[in-house]
Amino acid sequence: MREDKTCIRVYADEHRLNLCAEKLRSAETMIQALSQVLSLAGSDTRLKILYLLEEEGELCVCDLSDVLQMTMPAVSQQLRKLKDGGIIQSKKVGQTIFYSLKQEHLEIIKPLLKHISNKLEQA
Amino acid sequence: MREDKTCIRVYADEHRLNLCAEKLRSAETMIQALSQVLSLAGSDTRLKILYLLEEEGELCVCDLSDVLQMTMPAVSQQLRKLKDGGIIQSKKVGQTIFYSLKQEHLEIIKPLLKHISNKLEQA
DNA sequence: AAAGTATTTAAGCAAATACTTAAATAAGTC
DNA sequence: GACTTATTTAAGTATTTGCTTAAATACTTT
Repeated sequence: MREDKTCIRVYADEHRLNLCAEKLRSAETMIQALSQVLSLAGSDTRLKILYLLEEEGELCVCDLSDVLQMTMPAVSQQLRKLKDGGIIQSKKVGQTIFYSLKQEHLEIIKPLLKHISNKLEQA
Repeated sequence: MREDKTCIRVYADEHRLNLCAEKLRSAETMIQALSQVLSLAGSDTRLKILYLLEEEGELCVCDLSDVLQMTMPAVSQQLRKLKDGGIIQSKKVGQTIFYSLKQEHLEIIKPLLKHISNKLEQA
């Protein structure tokens, strides 16, 4: 049961709020996992990277640095976050490292990128 | 055309990179708008709020503060961001303000919340 | 109009973020 | 083995974020 009630208004439905707290508890792990993915996609730079990877299949740090007009360390650091978050994967070929979208969170990411291309077609 | 090339490797495909830059330019506005929505959804607290609003239809600050076990100012500030971002809307009834999901970005938000409930059913 | 309730606003602060520049790895070439 | 290329790591910094507490606003009830 909930404690420390801050809501003391007359029409507060105690029972309903308890159910809400219950729902929240069981969804908490899922919500945390999802919010982590969304916060990674929720950056201008990183969403651009994901968009480009979707369009091109795979790109190296050097390519991305060039297209995004950003320094390589700046790009590399964003790629690292995306990789740590399981959203992209890397493949080393000689001294070049190619990044691509990873299956793991594609179910979330794909529709978001689809949304961009859809809007583009409409325009 | 692109300037300030940082990528000087032999196998860089100049033409392909130019096309990438072009694609990016035309998608830029869309990407910015989407990343802003995702960054709002990409917070544990705010995603919980959105989840609760989806489940319950509408809730007041007091309810949310209670369920989330957070102070009212903390909740209020997050609600403000979501409202500024066009993700939720408010309705004033007496001295109580009810928040609910707004149509504007539902196309993006709904599938994300659906993803949570889907995963819940699986478990 | 005085008191209480629901919410917001404001100011402050610790932590997180997204770059920067410089140095370190690691692989391929001469 | 020295040199270049592709990338990462590290350290520093300005900005943003998400809370805190205290005060202000707005509506209701008495």
